[in-house]
Amino acid sequence: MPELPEVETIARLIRPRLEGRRIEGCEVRWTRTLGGLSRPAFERAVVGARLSRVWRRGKYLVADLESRGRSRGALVGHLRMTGRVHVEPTSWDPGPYLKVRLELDDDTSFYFIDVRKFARLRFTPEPQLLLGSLGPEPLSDGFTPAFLADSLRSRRRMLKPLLLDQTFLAGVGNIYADESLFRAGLHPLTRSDRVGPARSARLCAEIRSTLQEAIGREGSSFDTFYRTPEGNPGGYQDEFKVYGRAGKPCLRCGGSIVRIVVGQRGTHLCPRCQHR
DNA sequence: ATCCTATCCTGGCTGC
DNA sequence: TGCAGCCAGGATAGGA
Repeated sequence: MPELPEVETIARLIRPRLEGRRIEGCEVRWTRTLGGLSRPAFERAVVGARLSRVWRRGKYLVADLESRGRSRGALVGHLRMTGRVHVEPTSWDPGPYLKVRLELDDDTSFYFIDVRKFARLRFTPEPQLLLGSLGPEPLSDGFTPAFLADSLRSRRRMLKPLLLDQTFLAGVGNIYADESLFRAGLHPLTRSDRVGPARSARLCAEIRSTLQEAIGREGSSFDTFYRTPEGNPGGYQDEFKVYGRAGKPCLRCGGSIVRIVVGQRGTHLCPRCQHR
């Protein structure tokens, strides 16, 4: 499931292939991927535009569009669970799950692929409309121990659902929430307002280092879905301490990792290392 | 304010 | 071996 490290990896790899390119045409095979816009409206909005900058915000992949040096809005993609992105020659066969293809001016195409049809590739005249409600970037300078301590204290929610709430913190999903909580020694059911400054600081540091290390390994390919735009799996799944390890021994204490359900999400933890 | 449930989808797994 | 049925999972909306 593409979370911040996977989307960051994708952005870094496709950036040099997309920035500066002009969109010459588009092919839409599944309209709902466009998130409400009709095919003709989408085509009118993007064809002829230049991709000026490719970046990431939370789990969103963003490409700013320009026409004659003037901003023309942006493409905002979200891969949800099974979305994939490729930039390949226009002759490339994307397989049966292609949803949208953007033809570029150098005989390559941007391929937006998705098995489960949940992923979205939207055009918006103003990306802030879609990104404005997102919480802070965990890897930004503003995400400090003091900031996280204040944020946790101002809420009264369980840590796990709170970390998954994109308006609280942008980019953390199920895998990195579980891994960060384990590394911080915090139980997923702990109420946020009961986490003091010292444990907040630890959580802040562990979220950041977990995400950084995962980016260093080009993300995690736990299931068969996530691949980089080069088609390679990530490597961080080899570093998982709890995610997907139910029934296996805790690498720290030797106790058994358990899986519980919190807010409808599978949640993995070591009950001995993560106290309430 | 927070929680819970349903919705969207389909490959892959489980169990018979 | 075949097949029906269940499940995961991010975001969002609506109800409690």
